[in-house]
Amino acid sequence: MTKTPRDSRGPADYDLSRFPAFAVTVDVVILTMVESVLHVLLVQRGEAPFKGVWAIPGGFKRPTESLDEAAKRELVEETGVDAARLLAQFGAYGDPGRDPRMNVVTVGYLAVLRDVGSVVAGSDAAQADLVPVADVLEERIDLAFDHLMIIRDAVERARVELEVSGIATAFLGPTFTIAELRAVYEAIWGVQLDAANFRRSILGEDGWVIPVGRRARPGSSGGRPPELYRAGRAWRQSGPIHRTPTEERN
Amino acid sequence: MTKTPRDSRGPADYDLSRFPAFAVTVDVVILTMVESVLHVLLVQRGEAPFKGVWAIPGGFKRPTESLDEAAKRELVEETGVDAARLLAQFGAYGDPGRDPRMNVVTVGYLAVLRDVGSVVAGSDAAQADLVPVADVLEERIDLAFDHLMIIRDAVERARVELEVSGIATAFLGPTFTIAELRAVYEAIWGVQLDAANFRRSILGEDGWVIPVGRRARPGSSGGRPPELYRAGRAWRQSGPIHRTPTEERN
DNA sequence: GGAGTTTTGGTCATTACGACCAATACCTTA
DNA sequence: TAAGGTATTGGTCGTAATGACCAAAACTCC
Repeated sequence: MTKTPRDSRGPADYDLSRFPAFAVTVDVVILTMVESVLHVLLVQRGEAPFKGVWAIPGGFKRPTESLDEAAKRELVEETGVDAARLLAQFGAYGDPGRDPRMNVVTVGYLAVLRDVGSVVAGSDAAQADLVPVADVLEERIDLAFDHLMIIRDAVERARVELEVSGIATAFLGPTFTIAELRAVYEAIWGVQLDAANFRRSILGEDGWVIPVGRRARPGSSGGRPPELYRAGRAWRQSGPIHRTPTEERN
Repeated sequence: MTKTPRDSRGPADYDLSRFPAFAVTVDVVILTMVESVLHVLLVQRGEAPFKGVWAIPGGFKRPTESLDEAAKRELVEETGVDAARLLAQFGAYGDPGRDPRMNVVTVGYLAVLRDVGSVVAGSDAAQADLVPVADVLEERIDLAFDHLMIIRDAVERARVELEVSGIATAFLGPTFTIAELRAVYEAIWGVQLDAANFRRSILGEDGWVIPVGRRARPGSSGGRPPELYRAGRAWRQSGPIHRTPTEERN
């Protein structure tokens, strides 16, 4: 906290009115994969300021809940999905002018979901949509407040998290193919990975993926039907694939 | 932001009193190196609650400043050192009961200083001291509020930052020896690194350290006087030394 | 001058990894 | 049913990275 003996303000006076009051909100950047392209969930604001402008979902923190609980609640309210496992805080934002109405400090959370499409469709009142993050990062879409910066930080956090934790499988269903897993890495890092080498890295050490015995149906373009796997227990330690400064694609 | 169309509360009503008010503080975890041991700067609280208990320095954010500016200001007020370059936000904390007086959300910042010793000595009013982080992490020292958790997160952040950024040279002076640089890695990661291999990794690619032409005086235990170096330009990209899961020491 | 300590340089085996090629297995179309 | 296409799967190989270990160099202290 909070108050040190050297602070210039008065001594033991705990009158809240003597200290600046802030509204604290929680904003959730929801990332998901649609056809091997990284998407972010945006909602269209229904009121001023920034009425009609796209924004990331969020809401006020309640005094009786923690920040994590607030983020989890907002996620459920927005998508109906209870994905508490994949919810990481990545930053706080409190620039003086970021909200024209009042002093607001917001805490950004990153959530990774699979197949959020149907959930979004069921979302009634809000105009919600999944848009490619590339459209956001390259500023083809206007965002409210400082949400562009927030999404930038969230995506960067996702890139790092992909390397050090098991965030990759969170984008996928309970069973998946090696190619689907590789598509996650390629989409988030913006690189092209060799299919054979990627496979070797994943299967080389065991604990990452476990063959489930079945085969998936090949895509519409034919090809050999791939083996199906499920996530192993090693994902929460550290990721199996690491970025290299070379072979950049994007 | 803040407010989405699906939020359950009322529509365009921007009366601040309708939303829960929080105090927002900034707490700074100041890490430094004392004789190859990682230390954290703590202050002894002069008022209730937690009067006389050790805590990390911090203070209230002002509505006219950003979070980064608040952290920088607190750092200057506490240590007199203007080390704005090495100041990274690592987390926000807002559990309901974390401050018994009122609703406080705090944002944690990590600051890395070199040779903060004299600065601390000059700090008058506050009882300030540098304590080994090991004493804190192993709970040999009681801390106020949730500051133990905050320091835990800060140290973990420092460990990661050491790998991906040039945080290492921030612990050292303008010129340093390879052994001093290695000591930083060994202290923060709690590992033992081979001196020869470390040297090769640092000097192998250029851009990390630049020989300054002079030699340092050997330590009290004698030995060959080491070459002096200064930090190169490559440190802000990514770190030269990476952790390996093996050879753990601590 | 010798012992001790630290830096600095060298060798070597192992591993990791990217580039590339080829075989396999299935679908689609003719 | 046969041929072509596509994606998966397996293999080889050269290079880079790295850890273990040894030894020489340089200086201080006794």
